[in-house]
Order: sequence, then structure tokens, then C-alpha cells
Amino acid sequence: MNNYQADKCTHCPIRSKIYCSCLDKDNLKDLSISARHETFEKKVVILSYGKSIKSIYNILNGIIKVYQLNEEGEQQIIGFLYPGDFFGSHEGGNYQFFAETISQVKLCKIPIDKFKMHLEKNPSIKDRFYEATINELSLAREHINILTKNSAEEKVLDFIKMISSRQDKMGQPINPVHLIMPRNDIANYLGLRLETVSRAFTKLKAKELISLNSFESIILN
Amino acid sequence: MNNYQADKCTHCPIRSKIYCSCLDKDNLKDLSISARHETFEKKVVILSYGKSIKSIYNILNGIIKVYQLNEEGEQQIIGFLYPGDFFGSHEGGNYQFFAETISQVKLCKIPIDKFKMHLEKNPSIKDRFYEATINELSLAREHINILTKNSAEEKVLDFIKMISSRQDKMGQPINPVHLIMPRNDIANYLGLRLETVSRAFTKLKAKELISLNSFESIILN
DNA sequence: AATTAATATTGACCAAAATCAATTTTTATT
DNA sequence: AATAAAAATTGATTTTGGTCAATATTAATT
Repeated sequence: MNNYQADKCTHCPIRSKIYCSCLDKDNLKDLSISARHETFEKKVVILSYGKSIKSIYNILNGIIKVYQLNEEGEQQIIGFLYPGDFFGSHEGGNYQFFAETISQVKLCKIPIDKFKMHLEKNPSIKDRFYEATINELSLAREHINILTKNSAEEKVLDFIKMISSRQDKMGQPINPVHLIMPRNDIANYLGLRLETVSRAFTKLKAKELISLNSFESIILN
Repeated sequence: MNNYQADKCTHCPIRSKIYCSCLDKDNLKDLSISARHETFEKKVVILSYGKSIKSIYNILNGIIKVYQLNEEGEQQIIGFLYPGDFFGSHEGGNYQFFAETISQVKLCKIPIDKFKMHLEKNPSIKDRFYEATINELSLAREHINILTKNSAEEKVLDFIKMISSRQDKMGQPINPVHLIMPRNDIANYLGLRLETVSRAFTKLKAKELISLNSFESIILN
């Protein structure tokens, strides 16, 4: 019954990275009781646009893609989430996007009503949420900057660099860069076709800007 | 000395739209004393990336463009600001972008130290800032959605629609749509060249999706 | 391990946007 | 009002990315 132990949060591998870091021992123990760990297989939709918010989620490991649907009902990926990221907050009642697993994912799930109780007792959590939103905003602007690059090659190279620096922020080596998501998701994120992305990889390889260990493990030269 | 009157805020045309709306009469009078109205001509840079935050600004009238510089030092516009919008907050010490006037602009300027005093007395202002950041995030995602549209024509049409709904939110008619910013700025925002934007306008006109009163006044059919 | 299914790469061709250049329209200045 | 300057449109050409199709590679399943 590892799921229900009261010191789950004390040993949490991502605690330092998220809002929980502002809680003291007692509050953390309290949170532990509300939190549940859940594992999802790849290609599972965790939450959907428009559905009422029931829980907030922290990623313990694995990768998730976040997307919206445009007017034509096509998927538009707006971000990739990694361990230490959380989602399901700041949407005023309803989720504003879809979240789908790319790999197997282990999540920490906290029911929204329980969470709101913690929030009342620890108003500083709100500051953490505000900071997280500001961070999301700067990531969205980074995305915009990539999307306005003129060539597909630049977009793909910037994407690889972005994932590399993300690895860096998580305390992992910047090389090799692991592109766990399929090429099609990269293409979607960059506003390109997967064939174009594939060709960009080939060109970047030819220019020796990158090397490929495997098609998901890239070395930035 | 209209600038120094203590009831400036009481008659403020944009108060209902921004954080000041959560203040009571006394606090509003207090804010009035700190606030200064300033007028800028077009093409004036109000604030720059990296500079320390000295004031926060509310737009009373006119239009401002917000941009960042990419690695090559080129301008990338990330948004246009209208009356009722504010900027200069949530950047932790330093401005994270450039703000430049597109038209003549009248601003309400509040020194950051004075503002922080108000914030301490009225913690609910922080909630308003949080909401505003969430709103900025959804605007950024709208921008991303436009940027990933495949054709230039779609991008330009979406842009016009976006400005139209912005007018709607400000309580103005949705038609005609006033594109105060130069074509070059529209192109930059959309990740296109101005010639391409110009051609898109011509095509949309030919398809009778839009009509042009003047080149800045567009009717959405 | 062998077969099947899913992804990714490469190729040929076409459509769309970028580029370079000239012209027209609008705005600013004398 | 006339001239100069700035911004926008249109044209011709090149480059790039999209599309459709075939092949190759990787992953999943029997």
C-alpha cells in the first residue's frame, strides 16, 4: 500500500521543483494523505478540454503532451511536460486543454477540493502557482519565437536545443538530447509536416550540427 | 494640474477592466495620488528588455506593440496592447520585453514602490494580476494557434478576426476592424513577409471575405 | 524468432511563400 | 498645395515546404 503512506511526499523526487516545496513537515504529511500516485500507459488522455477540474497533477516521471483543438478540430500541441511539471491548475473550473501521455507516465494526483483546503492553510502555494503561470507564459513565448523562425531547419534545431536546456534544468546532461515524442508530434508543435521535419534532421546531420545515436537520441555538436 | 488631482482614478475610463476595480473609494483616492498620466508620440520605446522595473503602466488610449529580440537581434512581436491592458508587472525585477508605441498613446504610470505599498494593503490585487497572467497565457496560445495555420491567407484572416473580437471585448463594434499597426508589424506577428501579407489581403478581398474602407479600416464579411 | 503494424525516411512533383525589384499609394514635411 | 519620405501593393523569379507515393526502419505482436 505504498500509495497511502503518509511520508510519500517526504521522499518525493520532484518536490523541490514544485509548489509543495513551500510546505513545512506537518503540512507535507497532510498533503501525503490526499495525494495518490497513478501510472498510465502511453497514448492515454489524462484530461480533456472543457471537463470540470477534479484533480491537479504532478509528473513524477514520463512525458506528456498538451494540446488544444483548432476550429477544424485538428490537434495543436502547445507544449510537452516533463517530471517536475504540473498541470490542471489556473483554469477557473474547467480544463483548457487536453493532456495525453507520450510515454508511460507516473503521476501524483491531488483531488481539487483537498487541494483547495491546503491552499487556504498555505496561501504561499498561490504564489508558487503564479510563478508557474509566469513560467508557462515565457515558455509559450519561446514557442512563438521558434514558430516565427523562417526555415524548417532552424525550427527543428531550436526545438532540439529547447529540449536540451529542459534536460539541463532537470539536472540531466544536455547531451544526448532525448526526443521521446514521435516525429509527427515534433512536426505539429513546429507547424510543419513530418516529412519536412525528417528532411531537416537529415540536413542538420549533413551539416554536422547534430549526430544521431538512434532516432530518438540526438547529439548537439 | 489635472495630473495630480486625487479623483483621477474615480473618473478613469478603463478602471473596470483592470486591477484597480478591486479597490474601494479610499484606496482608489490613495492610488490617484501615486498615478501619473503621460502621453507618448508614436514609435517611442516605453520600456526595454532587461531594464529594472520602475513603473507599471495602464493604457488609457492608443496602441502599443510588445516584442522580444531573437538570437539574431531581430524583433519578434509577441502582442499588441489596447486601452485597458496593462504591462510592466510579473517579471521579477526586470522587464522581459520591449514595449513601443504604434500610435500616440496615453498611459497611466504607477511607480513600482508605490504600487507595492498598495499591493500590501490590498492583497486581492495580486489575484487580479494572476488572472491577467492567465489571460496573457491564453492570448499567447491563440497566437500559437494562428502561427501554426498552414496558409498565409488563413493567418491574416485569423489576425483580423482576433482584432475584431478584441474590439468587441472593449465594447466597440466588431466592424469595421481597425488595423492601426503597419503591415510590417502584422507580418512580423504572423511570421510572414509584408509582401505576403499584402497579397493575402488582396486575395481575401477577391474572395469577398473582407472589404477595405481604407488600408487600415477593414470590413469582415 | 518471425510476422505484422506503426513510424520514419527518401523521392518526385507541385503549390506557396520568400526574395528582389519596380510601382503605387499614403503620410509627412517644406 | 507641392515635394519628399515612408509604407503598401504588384510583378517576376527563386527557394522552400507541402503533397502523394514508395521504401526503410523500428516497435509490437503472435
